[in-house]
Amino acid sequence: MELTQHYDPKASEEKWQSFWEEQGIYRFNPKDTEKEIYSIDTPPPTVSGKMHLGHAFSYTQADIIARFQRMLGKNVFFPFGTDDNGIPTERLVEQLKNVRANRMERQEFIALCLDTLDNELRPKYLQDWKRIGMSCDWSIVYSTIDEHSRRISQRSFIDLFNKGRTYRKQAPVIWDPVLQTALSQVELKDEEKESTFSNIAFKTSDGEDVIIATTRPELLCACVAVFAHPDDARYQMLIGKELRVPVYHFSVKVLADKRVDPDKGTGIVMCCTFGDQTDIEWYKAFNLDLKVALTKDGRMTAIAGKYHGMAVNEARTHIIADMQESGELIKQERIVHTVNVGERSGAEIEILETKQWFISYLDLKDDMLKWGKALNWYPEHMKVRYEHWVKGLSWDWLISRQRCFGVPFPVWYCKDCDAPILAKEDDLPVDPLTSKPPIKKCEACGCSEFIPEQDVLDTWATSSLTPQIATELMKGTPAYDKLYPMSLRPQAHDIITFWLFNTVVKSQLHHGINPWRDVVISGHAQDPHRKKMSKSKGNVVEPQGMIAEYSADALRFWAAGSRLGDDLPFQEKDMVTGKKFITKLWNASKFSFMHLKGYTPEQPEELEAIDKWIISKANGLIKGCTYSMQQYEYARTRLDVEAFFWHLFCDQYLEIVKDRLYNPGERGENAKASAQFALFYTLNAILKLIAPVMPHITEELYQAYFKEWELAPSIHNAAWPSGGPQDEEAELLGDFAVRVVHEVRKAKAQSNKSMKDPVRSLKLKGRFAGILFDKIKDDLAAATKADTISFEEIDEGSEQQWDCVVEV
RNA sequence: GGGCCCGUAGUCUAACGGCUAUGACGACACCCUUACAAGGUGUAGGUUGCCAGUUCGAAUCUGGUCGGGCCCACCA
Repeated sequence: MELTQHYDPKASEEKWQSFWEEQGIYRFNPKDTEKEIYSIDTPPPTVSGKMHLGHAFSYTQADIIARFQRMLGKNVFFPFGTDDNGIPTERLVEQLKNVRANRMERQEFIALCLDTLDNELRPKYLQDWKRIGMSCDWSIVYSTIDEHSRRISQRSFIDLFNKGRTYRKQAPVIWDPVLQTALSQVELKDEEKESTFSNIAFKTSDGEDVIIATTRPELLCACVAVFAHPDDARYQMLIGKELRVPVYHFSVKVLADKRVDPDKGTGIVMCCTFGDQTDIEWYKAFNLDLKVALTKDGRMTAIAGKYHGMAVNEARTHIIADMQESGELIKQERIVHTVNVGERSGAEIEILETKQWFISYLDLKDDMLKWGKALNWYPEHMKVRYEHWVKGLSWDWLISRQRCFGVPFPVWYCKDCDAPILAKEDDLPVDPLTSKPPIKKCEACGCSEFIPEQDVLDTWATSSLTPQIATELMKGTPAYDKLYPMSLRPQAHDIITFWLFNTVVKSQLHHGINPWRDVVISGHAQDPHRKKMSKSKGNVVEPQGMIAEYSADALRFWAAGSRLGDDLPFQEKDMVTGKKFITKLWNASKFSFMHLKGYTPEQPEELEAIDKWIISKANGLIKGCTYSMQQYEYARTRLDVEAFFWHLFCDQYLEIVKDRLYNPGERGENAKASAQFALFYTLNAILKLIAPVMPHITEELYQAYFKEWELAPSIHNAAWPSGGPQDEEAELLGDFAVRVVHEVRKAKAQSNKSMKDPVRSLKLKGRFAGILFDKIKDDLAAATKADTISFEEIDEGSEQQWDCVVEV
């Protein structure tokens, strides 16, 4: 088939995307138990409306691997999921629909979230992923809020409960007063905020002032102790004594602890339950009292006296004014400090003691390290991040959230004795708010009234189960038993410490094995100046626009340019590089197909030396690319194919062989047939090697010509090239020819001549026999337009390797 | 403050401790060559962030330092 003058990427890409889906090119075959299965657990992206460039970068890399494994003949299990439960989705729906979850009926809000996801967000979102050419099996999709995921998530909770790994306890936790829920550390972010350091006077029993600096004077009512460093000479005499708290005039003890930094503030600090995380540590270590200063929505409680009911900031302003008046405020200083805020609400977090569910796992650190070692990390060094995280773990995993859009806890409590009653596995998924517990009477106390759990599970409690969620979609099929553990987890390096880690922990706790065999960690897409892309900086690039302008293949070509785990700055000019590569592929194929018209691919008895040369080079390329792809080094493959195709194949080989293809009358039919074979073999290999990176253009070219001989319905189901032996003699002769052509081109360029101008004479020397030179002589003459060519063999003893004298 | 990674022509990038440090974009000159001017050929452009050290030999190994990224800790 002849190719048109120009390639239209937009039309072509959309055409093949529909083709792939209609023909089921990427279908996993659950009935096939013969072929090796390759299963991929991509972390489902959070539904946020649009795919961003970081997604395009990281998921393209995963897709390249999937396509390579498929071409190796494996049965590739590559489902697609979306992470759409929990706080992020609640916030998104609140914004889109201009509603507030806590001002609506709970069931009504849940219904609104589900409806918005199903009918607006998810379908549009999935479209973006299809548009970059993800080769997922789009008939195997899941959402972390669908019934299937809810069942698995609740089953996980019940299993961990039965294994004694979950517990419910009243404990100080990180609290978001705006969202009114407990949060975990990973849901926080740092923010620089202006604040005031207030130096306030506590009094000793002798009436002396002890000045303590604080940014949170409104918490004075919850002060339970004062701490000083045991070695701090200034305060040593105070240790063990009592101090009177300003405003409230109750007394607290001065205690010694090394956590105090003598250089900060006045070097002596008040402990309130709770102002910050250190307060929790002191509370636990010194068995201090609990004084609750704040309500769940961030207002002062009754112990705050005249400030009762005020919001934190309001109370702070008032108490500072009051202390100023009473003389208890000594000094004020404006400072800028970093505070933790909720990542979704932006609210400054508080610490409140509330009843929450936890998973206990701190006793498993040694095992966690073993589990991490058992994974194959690509690149290897990413394992270190996992290990450091494990070694630094100091809190159990808080899994309850006081929100409504999430997977419900499958739990009720006995009204009398508070004993938890769990749902039966067969009944899952359940919502305790709308269904009844599986028993009539509490086994412990006989009570027959039950209170449903209102909380929902942390979103990570569900997203850490994606290997189970994905593979169990295949339950009941012959392939099911071979899917777990999965072959590969591809993801970026920022989520090693929670998503990857949590998933390993869950798989180990449930099944005693790791969830995957290999872990491939990609880097981040950065802005042109290597800075992080963020909405607030205004440096975000939208992949949709790039695809529209330069094509998905061009974007993928860019994404394949980073070494494993490395960050890659995005520059629009790199889109041009990909686009040009596509054009070059199109044109070289156009040329090749033209000369392959009517050709039946079969190896001629004797190949021309130059043809042997390009085939040998192609075999070297295939060998190298196969190795690098097996090591997940797709960038290496991209680079090698790019260089081979453009320089060796187009600039050298095609130019040299042109004459034989155009003029079989003069050069002989055999010489043409030899070139045709090499052309067929090499271009076919090039297209296949780059197909994982650029699936659309390669499909277009495959369908236009190679399909007739390869038979596979798509290049993406065709066999990865197996290559063949390399030919030392052919490489020697071909490399020599290329060097000579280069010298001739240089001579012509320097005398401002056209490349088609004739060369008067060409005097060559080389370290091989003249009989070998004869094998490339005609091709050299044609490529250089040389009238006469002479060749002389260089003696063994000479230093000289080769020589070329050109007369233009 | 801690951990891991990265730093190579104006920009992006390659390089088992060993040839004159690779290729692309951009620049310049030439060439409309029956696939491609979105092309070809050639030229210029480098103290491989900086400072030490190991080595016959360092972009590559070691230590330090500066800059960037991610994660963590601290944030009275």
